[in-house]
Amino acid sequence: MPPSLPISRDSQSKLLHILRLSAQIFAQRGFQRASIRDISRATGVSLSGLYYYFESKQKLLYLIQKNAFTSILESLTQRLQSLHEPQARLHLLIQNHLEYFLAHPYETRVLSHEEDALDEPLRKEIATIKRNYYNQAREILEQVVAEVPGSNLNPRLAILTLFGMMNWVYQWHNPDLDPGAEELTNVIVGIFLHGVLPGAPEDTEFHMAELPAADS
Amino acid sequence: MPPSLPISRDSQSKLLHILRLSAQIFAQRGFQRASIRDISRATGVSLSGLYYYFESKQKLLYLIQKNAFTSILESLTQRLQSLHEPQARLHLLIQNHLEYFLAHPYETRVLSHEEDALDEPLRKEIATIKRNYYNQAREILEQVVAEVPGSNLNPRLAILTLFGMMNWVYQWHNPDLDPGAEELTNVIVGIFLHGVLPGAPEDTEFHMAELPAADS
Amino acid sequence: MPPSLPISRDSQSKLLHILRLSAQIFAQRGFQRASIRDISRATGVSLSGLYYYFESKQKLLYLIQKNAFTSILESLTQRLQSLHEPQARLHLLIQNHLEYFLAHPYETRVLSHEEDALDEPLRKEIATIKRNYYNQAREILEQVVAEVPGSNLNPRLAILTLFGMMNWVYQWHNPDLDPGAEELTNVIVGIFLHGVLPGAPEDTEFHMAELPAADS
Amino acid sequence: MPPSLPISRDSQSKLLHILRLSAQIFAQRGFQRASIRDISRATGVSLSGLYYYFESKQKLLYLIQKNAFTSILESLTQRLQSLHEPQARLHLLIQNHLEYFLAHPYETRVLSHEEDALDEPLRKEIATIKRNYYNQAREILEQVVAEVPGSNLNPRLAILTLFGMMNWVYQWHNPDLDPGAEELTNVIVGIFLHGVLPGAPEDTEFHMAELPAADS
DNA sequence: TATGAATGAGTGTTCATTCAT
DNA sequence: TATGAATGAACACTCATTCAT
Repeated sequence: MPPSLPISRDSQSKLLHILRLSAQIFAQRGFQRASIRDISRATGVSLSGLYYYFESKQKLLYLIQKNAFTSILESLTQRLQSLHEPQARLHLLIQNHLEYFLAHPYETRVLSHEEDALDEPLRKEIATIKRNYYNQAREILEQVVAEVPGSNLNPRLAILTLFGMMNWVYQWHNPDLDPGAEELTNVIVGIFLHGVLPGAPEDTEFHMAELPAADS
Repeated sequence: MPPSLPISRDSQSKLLHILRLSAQIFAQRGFQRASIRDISRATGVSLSGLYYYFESKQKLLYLIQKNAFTSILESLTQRLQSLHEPQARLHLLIQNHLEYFLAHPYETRVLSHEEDALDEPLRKEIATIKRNYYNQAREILEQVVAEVPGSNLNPRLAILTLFGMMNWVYQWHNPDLDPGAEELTNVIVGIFLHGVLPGAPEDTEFHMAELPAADS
Repeated sequence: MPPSLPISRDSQSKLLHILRLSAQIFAQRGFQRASIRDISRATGVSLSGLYYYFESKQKLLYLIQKNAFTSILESLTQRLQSLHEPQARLHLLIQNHLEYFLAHPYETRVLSHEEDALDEPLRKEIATIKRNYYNQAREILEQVVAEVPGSNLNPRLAILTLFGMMNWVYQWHNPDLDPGAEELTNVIVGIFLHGVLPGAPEDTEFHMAELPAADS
Repeated sequence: MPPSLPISRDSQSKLLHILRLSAQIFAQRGFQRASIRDISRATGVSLSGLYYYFESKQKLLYLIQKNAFTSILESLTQRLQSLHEPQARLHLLIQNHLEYFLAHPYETRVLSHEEDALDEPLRKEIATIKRNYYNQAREILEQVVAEVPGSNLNPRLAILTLFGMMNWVYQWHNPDLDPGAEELTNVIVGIFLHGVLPGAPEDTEFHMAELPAADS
């Protein structure tokens, strides 16, 4: 997390300040569209001065993404320590995720949207952290499902679907309109565990044959 | 002084060919990163020759997105005509969506990922079509929920969550590994309607107070 | 020699014009110091317009050097065809070299001075042509020496010394002051073959022991 | 307000260390290409720290060149004091030159290759030293020639040709392959005084009329 | 003596777009 | 319909140098 060169306390906190503003700019304009000049303007640091804090635009993006993921993972790990009940752990995973997302909307957008903007080898580094997170989530889910006798759930599809619900939030969440992390967590946990319909699922299943097919 | 959209049959089909290849390039490299030169290379049409078919890079993106949405909406509208049962209509919505997504992965990515790459006024035009689609989906959902007495579901959150599940698919779906549209539809419909757990939801609800809070 | 893209007669001759002016600028300011903007100014072609004719500054230097060498080598090969007497061939080699040097002082300076400014793999390509030329020169020299019975001359040292005499010319030759190619050739041929002293060499040799040594 | 040249013993020797490493870097990458950062890295001295030892990159180059020339000239002057025979003095000039060149290949390259990298007025200062050296060499040569009755040698051309032979050495000398200073001196003295051919020169002269002309 | 932090000027290069043909 | 030739604006990045400490 510290830049390759500087060590001082001031320098560190200035870097963090730059990362924060850069995340905002990348979120608003997109990584490719945003120019280092934009960041220079926003931070008040001269164009060349920025390069004292990061070696390249790519590396800047990398630092933002790594910082964000580390933040989420550390908080999750710490909070999970005291929880052992499977459903409680799943609830926490979702809540932790959404709390970060709603508290850091810019970093979130960069995380969710600019995954592919990184070139190798930085891309792989981030992918590794991500996979780590994904595996942890999947384990938690599998323990929830393990309690249900006779479930034939595909855990890969289930967890990716869950991530879809959560990660898409950055595309639509309006803080003036939509609920905060706590209530949003309850909604998503509710849908993920029990769906929007209560009661027996058996008689609501449809089969392709009954549906009209697309033309092409 | 070429027309904004060319008229001859040949010209039309060549435009479609260009749109297809452009979608692929935009999907693979991202809109900003991809250059018209990339498209020239891929299509074999000279750099300046391309401008006969579209007026600007923005307009090219617009054409791709509009074509894709139109395609999805037309197919949906047509297929819905013969279906009146609410849950069947919802199932069809999801299936129609996923069928297009898996059949046109490049266009899908451009649709989901390059929403904000358009500037006004083109952005607003696409947003209008999108809102149209969203409203239709929401109506279908509300009819499903209306059948359930005493549901306190927030339909905005529910439908956006559903779109999250579906739209995120382009980020992870691997045709060699993951099921096709039909089965995927069943999985998502299943989770959305009934969740990953069967049975009574009441006793599985958690409350924030029991969960550890994040540090910062 | 033609650029990768353009083919037309006009384009070709414009490229040659650019190469000529670029050689002058590289000669006067040095390759690294000279900027593409300098070349844009000198040629009247816009900064970006230049990149239609060459792909990079490196490639521009490469084109200049390759053109120059090709020119020298072609002229040499052609003129050597009708000459078979060894000394006459050596004389021609030197004259051909000097004629080009005095007629194209800018290209010459770029050739002699900017050898190492090229990066691989272009550097190697030029080196190959140069080695070709060097080998031809060495063969010619060896045939001259072969006629002398009992010569113990090191041909590598001899030919490199000869190239030293010739290639250094660009560092000092003043057209207002110094003789032209013909006379200069005679001088260099004279010194190289017979030295600045006439008569018997035997009694003028010195041995280290008689000379004072340097301090460090 | 550091002095233009530092005074302490330590400082002096550190400056010399910096000059040595800088010469190497300038030799290997070329003056313009080499950055002060390269020198900082090589010396371990911080970027700004270097500016205590020299005021600018130009001045650094100047110091290297001046040091080198002073070294050559001082050694030459001292060693010439005890020698009075003209040919012996010429031999010594060449040997002194080559000994320095082979012992200090980096400084040599900077001397021979980066002549024009200096801007005025530093350029003129070095040029003055150089002219000094050149004049001394020319005087020595003229005394050699004065002993030969009836010589019509152009001394300017002769001495510049000699410098060509010597100065070009840095372009090709390979310590693993080529002889050391002593033998190299003998070879160059031999060629310069007597040429590569022994015996009477009169009948080996060629005239332009007999040679084929170049095309353009 | 020495350095971390900063900067203005400049670099080579790319890009979407144009226009005469 | 199509293209070769051209351009202005912008971009990421590097550089020699400075200055407070």
